[in-house]
Amino acid sequence: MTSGGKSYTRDPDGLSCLSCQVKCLCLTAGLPLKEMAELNDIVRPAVTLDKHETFATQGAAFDSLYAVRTGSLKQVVVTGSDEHLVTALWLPGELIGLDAISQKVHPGSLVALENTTVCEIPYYKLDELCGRSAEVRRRIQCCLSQEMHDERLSLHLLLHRTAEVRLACFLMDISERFRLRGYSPHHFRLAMSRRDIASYLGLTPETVGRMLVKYQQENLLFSRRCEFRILDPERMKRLADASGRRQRLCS
Amino acid sequence: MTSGGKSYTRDPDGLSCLSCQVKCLCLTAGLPLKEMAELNDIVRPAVTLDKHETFATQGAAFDSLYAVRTGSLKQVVVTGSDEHLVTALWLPGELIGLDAISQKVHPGSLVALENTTVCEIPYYKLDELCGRSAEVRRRIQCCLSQEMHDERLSLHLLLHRTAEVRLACFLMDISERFRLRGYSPHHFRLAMSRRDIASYLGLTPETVGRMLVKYQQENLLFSRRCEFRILDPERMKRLADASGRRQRLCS
DNA sequence: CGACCCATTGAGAGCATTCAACGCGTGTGG
DNA sequence: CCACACGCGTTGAATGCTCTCAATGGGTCG
Repeated sequence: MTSGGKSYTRDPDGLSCLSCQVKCLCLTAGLPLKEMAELNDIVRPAVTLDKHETFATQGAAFDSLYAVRTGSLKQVVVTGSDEHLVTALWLPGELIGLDAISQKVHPGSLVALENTTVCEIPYYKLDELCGRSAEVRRRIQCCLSQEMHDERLSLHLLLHRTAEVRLACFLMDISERFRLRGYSPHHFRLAMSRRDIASYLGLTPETVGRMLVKYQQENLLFSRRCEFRILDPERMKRLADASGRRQRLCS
Repeated sequence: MTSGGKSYTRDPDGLSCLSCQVKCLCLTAGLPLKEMAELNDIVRPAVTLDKHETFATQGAAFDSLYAVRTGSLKQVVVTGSDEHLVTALWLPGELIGLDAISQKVHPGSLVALENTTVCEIPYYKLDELCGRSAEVRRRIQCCLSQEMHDERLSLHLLLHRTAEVRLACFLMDISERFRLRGYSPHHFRLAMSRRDIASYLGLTPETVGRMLVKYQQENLLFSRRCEFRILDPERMKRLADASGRRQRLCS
């Protein structure tokens, strides 16, 4: 299945960016009304995806960015040795495809974790708009720079962390992202399987399960299937912010 | 020490981009002559840094990108719990500061690993040039996108790897980067301490040392202090490309 | 020459993986 | 409508990798 081979269901009414719930977080964030309107003109009507639907295959040509309107998606990269790695997770208001601009090819498959809608932003039109608007140009560069920074820091941190702390970091990250989107930070649905979470964190599904049980025993967290409830946010945050493996002294 | 508090030695002759050894890799790569000349006009004369000199402190205001002309640098991030993390490494022709654009602040300290020269590219001038030149605009976006992609993939891979494979991945990455720069890919100097390498890879210096000894015993690599010599590139590459921990079956 | 940092080596402990087995829920086909 | 297969999640036991801690030697800089 290639990205051009299928026509997706599109929202006929094409809800505008101006009325979008997540406009404050999306590409439109902080833009003046004029630029927001121009951006709105180039955004195509939202695409509807079913749970588990792949809408861009690894290696497929890149020609659009996508903004998540509702639902969530993961990026899956298949390595040379046939490993399946989950390398990214997107929630409403987040921008998909920034890592494909350089090579003009999607570095991984994009898979909906649940029923999901995404707005398509044709890249050549966005680039043209960048030429006309310094605001939009800066906004794009900020998105790119911010995401690079966040990933660099959090992944380098994870490399030094035990499974217990890794998972806590992950959950607090998700929690914060939900909070920013106006959802409850302490009670959310995360449509990732244990296997997906494990792959994303560089652990095994068994270890992820065991850690969730441990949190439960310590009254830190309640989890069942996709439902997560952070019972003690303070202690959970302390756990996530705790330094490296064991209690090594700082040099 | 703040970034504005010290005046650095600058190359008075200000070698131009046009004659630079690494122009094919730097920001200038692939640009038409006209754009390269315009870029050259905004680049300030190269700054000379001594070994171990810090030339931007974590939290310092960001107002310029830097391109490495000769030498190498690391980024060091101090976390809330006083850990020192090495989160990036730059070689000649690479661009420093892309992760600071969004927040207008350097997320980590920039430290020269050896005697080093860097070209300063004032960001506000570059941004202005982006408005005038679609070529430069795309070039910057490509740098940002490529770096995000590379880090996302390689760090997620590292999360799943044993120390032995992690270090092999790192060395092959460095090797490839030297090769692209016209240096020997099999015999290079890497001015990072064992501690720096360990921090970068999420390991301990002891483990890094033990793995280097192991490579040595297997006639894969010779290393002494900063000198690295890859004796069996083929096997080293196979080791780096080997899948996750142990020989787990692919699902 | 001495202090200090870095690199190396050894021993022991701890943590995450591997492998195996089981229960559960879902979706499919009879 | 039910039986069944399948994938997912859970639990247990054992292996082994990497960390921690400690001690030593070598290099560098004052």
